[in-house]
Amino acid sequence: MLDVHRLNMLREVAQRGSIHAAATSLAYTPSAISQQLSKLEKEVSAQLLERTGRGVRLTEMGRIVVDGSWDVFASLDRLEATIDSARGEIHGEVRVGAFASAAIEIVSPAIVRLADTHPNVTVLIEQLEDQDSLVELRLGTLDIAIVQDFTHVVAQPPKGLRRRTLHEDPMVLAVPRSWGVGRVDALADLADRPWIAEPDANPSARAFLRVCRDAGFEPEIRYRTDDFHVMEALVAKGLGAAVVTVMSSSGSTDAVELLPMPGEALVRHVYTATRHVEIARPKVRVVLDEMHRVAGTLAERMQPPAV
Amino acid sequence: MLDVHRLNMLREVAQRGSIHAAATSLAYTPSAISQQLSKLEKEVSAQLLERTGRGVRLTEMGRIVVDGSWDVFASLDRLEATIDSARGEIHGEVRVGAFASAAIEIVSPAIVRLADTHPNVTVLIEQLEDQDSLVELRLGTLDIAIVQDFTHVVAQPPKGLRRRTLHEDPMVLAVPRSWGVGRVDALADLADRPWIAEPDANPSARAFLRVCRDAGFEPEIRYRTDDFHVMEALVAKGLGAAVVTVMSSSGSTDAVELLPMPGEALVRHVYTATRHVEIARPKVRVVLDEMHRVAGTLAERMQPPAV
DNA sequence: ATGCTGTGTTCAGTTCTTCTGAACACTCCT
DNA sequence: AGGAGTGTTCAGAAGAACTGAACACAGCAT
Repeated sequence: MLDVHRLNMLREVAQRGSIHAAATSLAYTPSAISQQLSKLEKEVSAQLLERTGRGVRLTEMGRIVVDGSWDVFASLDRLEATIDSARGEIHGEVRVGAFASAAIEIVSPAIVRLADTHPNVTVLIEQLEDQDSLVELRLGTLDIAIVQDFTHVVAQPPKGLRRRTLHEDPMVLAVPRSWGVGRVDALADLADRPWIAEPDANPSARAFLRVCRDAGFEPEIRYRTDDFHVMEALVAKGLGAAVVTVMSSSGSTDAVELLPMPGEALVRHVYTATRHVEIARPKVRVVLDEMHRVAGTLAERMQPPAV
Repeated sequence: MLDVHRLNMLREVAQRGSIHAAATSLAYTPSAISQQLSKLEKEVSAQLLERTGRGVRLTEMGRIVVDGSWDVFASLDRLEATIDSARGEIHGEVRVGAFASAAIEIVSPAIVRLADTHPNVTVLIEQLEDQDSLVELRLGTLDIAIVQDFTHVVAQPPKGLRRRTLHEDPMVLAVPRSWGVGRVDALADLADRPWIAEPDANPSARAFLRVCRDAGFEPEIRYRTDDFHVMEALVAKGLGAAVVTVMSSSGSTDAVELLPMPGEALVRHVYTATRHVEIARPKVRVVLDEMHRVAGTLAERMQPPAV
């Protein structure tokens, strides 16, 4: 019978692309992984990895084995979920991956409420950007991922995962009141203005660039930060305009004017993702439900600016 | 993540009914099983077995775990099958469980032919009676089981297994020619005669008893043997009549008269059983096909006696 | 009752597997 | 050419699993 532990190692290598990465993720040395995988190759009597310059690549057979092993892990997952829900008492660790603002606005409040309702459930937050947390989710390192997705950025539907919308977050223009813009009919009206944006790797920055290009200009991005509070402060100082979400804009200063986005609405979809079976696991379900409840109150508190 | 090896131990205990039996089957000491299972109980944080006099019994939770673990083993099986068929070359061990006469008449000839066509496939025969070999099949100790089933003995359909008919073997009366019976219109005509039968545990013996009772008498069984050749010799000596299959009757002596069964036909269904996925595994498929080919020639060679 | 045979458990000690750490080989990039 | 990044190999250390003997207990015989 194939060794499941070794299959897991292979899967990690396949997902993360290198033995080193798999090793650090599993808290082993690369040496251990390498040795176990060559044992797996003996079990299968076929080569699974081949060296390719700096790094390794799955062979045809390697891919077959990894593809087939998802089922194995899924059924193990299912079994654990069954056991969990049969045991009745709800306790244990739930690992949640979230991007920065979701961790603050959604996960933290949920944890506070859970401390009362389910004191035996502990939540571990891991701050990760979107696609990363989906990988972790699939590998079982996370139980829940909070992911964002912009209307203009196509995201492949997560295979083998279940998603549930947390929040639809319209994006708005944050303009220094000192500019005295008043209203914006077309984004191109601000083409010559300086902008403040997130780092390019960030999905919201990519979505921003996209709308600007659709509007026919390349924004001059003068400052970059991934902290929304900093961004807001920069706008308040009149250093540039920014596209922000309603959720992230504190609205604490008058120096910033929030205006609706002209043209096609740009919306940030925030949703939770879990492996298929995980919703059957009480401790996961409890955390998930609590986060969705928090998201519900968020939607009420935050209204987009009137037109 | 649950340890699959330990799950397998639990499954063995569940199927075989005792830790001792599981241990011998897995080639461990009971001590090893006991220790591993208590670790599994810690993993699950619930009791899985409870002592009951001499022996153990699954708890409610134990049953849940075992039930859920079938899926895990099935997906592992499927993975192995995929790997096997991807590797191309057909080789390895195939473990076949068969009852005595099937081992002789079907498995052995198949092995002979396979030695030519697929020299790298080795077949291991294990002689087992019906229900036993189905258990082994489910547990993965066997790859193929040859099982018999009599029209009068209800066998529950094997869950999770795939069956394929090898041979329909009509049963006939073997009567000493010295009795000068000629023909038998009703089984009850032989009610006062002595009988030779297999041991009671044997399914064919149970089927035999059944037809006699249906015919309105309790047969006086004077000799018991599970060797058909011995049985035939006893009949030849005039010591009793017997109900035998066409396949097992050698027809080598004139002292035995073979007569069709009066009344409702009694047929021995012989079929192969495999786990669902196993047919996808080339080495298993090859052996299976060869046995069915042999069974086909058997049917031609052996004709039931004319009426 | 009393031993006997069958169960399963516990504990200490051995055995085997797996992991680490250092040395090496190699590729890519500067 | 050197440096930083890969993955591999080997010896030895750490850890997990298994054995064997002693024990506990139930059922069944005498």
